Amino acid sequence: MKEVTLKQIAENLGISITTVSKALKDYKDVSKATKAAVKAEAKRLNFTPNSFAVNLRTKESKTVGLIIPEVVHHFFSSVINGIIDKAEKKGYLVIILQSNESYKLEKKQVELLISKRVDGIMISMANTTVDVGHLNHIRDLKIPLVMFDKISKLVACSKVIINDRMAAYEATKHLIDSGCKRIAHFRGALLPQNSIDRFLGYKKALEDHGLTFDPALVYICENVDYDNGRSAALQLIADGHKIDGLFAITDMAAAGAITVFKERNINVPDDISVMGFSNWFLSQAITPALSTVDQPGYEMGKKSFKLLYKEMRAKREDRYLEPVIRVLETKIIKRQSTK
Amino acid sequence: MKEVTLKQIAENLGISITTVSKALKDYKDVSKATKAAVKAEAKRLNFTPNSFAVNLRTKESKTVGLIIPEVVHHFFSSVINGIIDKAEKKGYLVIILQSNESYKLEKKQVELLISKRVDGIMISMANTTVDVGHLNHIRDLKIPLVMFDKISKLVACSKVIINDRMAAYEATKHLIDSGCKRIAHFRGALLPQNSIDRFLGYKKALEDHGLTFDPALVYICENVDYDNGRSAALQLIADGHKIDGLFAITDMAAAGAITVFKERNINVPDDISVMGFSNWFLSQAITPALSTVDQPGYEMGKKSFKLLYKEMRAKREDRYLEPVIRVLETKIIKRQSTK
DNA sequence: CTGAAAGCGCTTACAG
DNA sequence: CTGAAAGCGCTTACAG
Repeated sequence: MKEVTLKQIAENLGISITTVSKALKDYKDVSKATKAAVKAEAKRLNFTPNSFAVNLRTKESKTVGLIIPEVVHHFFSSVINGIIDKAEKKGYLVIILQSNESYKLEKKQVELLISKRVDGIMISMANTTVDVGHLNHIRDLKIPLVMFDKISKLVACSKVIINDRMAAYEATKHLIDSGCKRIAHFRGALLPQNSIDRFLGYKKALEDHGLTFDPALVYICENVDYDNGRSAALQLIADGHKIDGLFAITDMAAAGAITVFKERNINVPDDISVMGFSNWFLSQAITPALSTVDQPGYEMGKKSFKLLYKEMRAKREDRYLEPVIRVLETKIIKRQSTK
Repeated sequence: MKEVTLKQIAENLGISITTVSKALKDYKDVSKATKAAVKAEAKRLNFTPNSFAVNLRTKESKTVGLIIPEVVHHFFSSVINGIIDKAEKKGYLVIILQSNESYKLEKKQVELLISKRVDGIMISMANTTVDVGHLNHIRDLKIPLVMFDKISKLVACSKVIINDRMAAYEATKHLIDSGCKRIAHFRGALLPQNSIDRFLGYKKALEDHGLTFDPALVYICENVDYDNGRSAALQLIADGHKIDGLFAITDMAAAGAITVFKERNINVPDDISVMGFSNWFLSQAITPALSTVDQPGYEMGKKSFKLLYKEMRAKREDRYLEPVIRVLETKIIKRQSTK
């Protein structure tokens, strides 16, 4: 089966390729009759323009690249969802790459997307990324770029984030308001900004409400997952700390802790209130249902693509666009794990 | 900043574009000296071939399309993970589209991918897809196609699946082996093949082990989610059925049921044993931890891309490849919700 | 070993 | 209103 081309249609109708091309794109300087004939023939032959040729001519591929640390992750898959929904509506396709939290891989993927000449790039940084030269390279090439969630202040581009510090502050305050006096924190690794910010929010909330911050009550959950939450909870108990509240950096870590508490006959929330972070579907399915902070992944994806779209349009029209930073709202979801 | 092209390099070195192109691709009929000079200059200028032009010439984009019903879904995001990992290793990028379980959208997306001229397409069908004309259209155009998980027998292409019927049979048998005599089933909608297959496996297991199949014990969970599981469990209780085992079509539905049982002081597994399906991370985080069937999503993704890759290579070499069907192993994961 | 030329399939400025 | 021509940036069969 031969591919149908403009040439094919032109020959069939005995007119020029130019006219066919113009007719299909509804140029005003083509007669109604010709347009009708061309369109009919195109339809008959089931013609679709060769996108490779179109790309080459227009220097656009209507394709954007997305780099995220992990695909199998409730928050990030929600972001993906928001991005591809929005992108499709605007006629864009999305290429997804996964850095697996590796700086090296992320850097390679950026170069790959550049060489593929995508129209724009969206990225959430790997935890291990410290140098941002590869991201500034994108900017140097004038390729539209938007960062979300895991961002760097050292890259001058538009960003979509939540206020981790404030959200963590509110989460901790929720525990304090419900009567907790001695609140532990399961934090993430030392490097990632959101791990730092959530920790700082926790600390600030204690201080603002007359509770003493005790570094001994802060445990590190390297991978912020269920097993980390379990281990940290076991350690907390082994260390003999008496607490009445726990703020965990993720719902998974909180779920791990709750399981341990139940095994040890520690009642949640009567003995210890537990707060998670993210509002994964997991949080409503465990017992007691987990109070948490809702992190709007889908919204973040949509917003990110929207900003990227604006930048791509500005580039096409040769306008300069000042980078903006959008901070999305989070909110406390009260369930049964807190009083 | 001007784009660097072959022409640029050729002019700088005072040789022809042809030679530059050949030198960069290590053609043997170019002198060592020339090659070295060209490569040095290309590196100096940070040259990357314009992929649009390369696509147009080679008629390949090194890009494949993936259509799935849902992105925010543990199983499917695992599949995505497997696919993009494998694809990247082979030098392919993956465009991801989400049909949202809509036949109309799925059809549109297929056409979109065709018009984008991706090198191959991978798809897991929407539940509402009954007509497969759009999929056969892909085959007609000789575009490599692989289906996985949600497949149709009416499309002659390679497929990667699990044996849903057998897996459900084993899950039900696990309940029977542990002493259950009266086992309910929360099934999915009536249409999707895997919903049918899991139901049939359940039924067969009962019959093979001398238990009578009672249609009254089968409840439908339209969206196979947590809330459906809750509702079905409430209905089951309201209907006054005395059961000692439950096999739910998904972990989420099982989790919903378990929550209801706990609320009603029905002990799991002492009063009712519960079996899920999929082995989402959720299943280890709830209490009691859920026994389930492990469904190898990552593996399925990897395998699917592998088959697609073979087909793409065969197409390039103008060979015909007989479609194959790979059935991946599932296994029972015993946790605390069964005896 | 090197290069002129054709061509992939489009788009668009320009002439008539 | 129509079309010849140039060109996007590459690849490759062919000639020398």
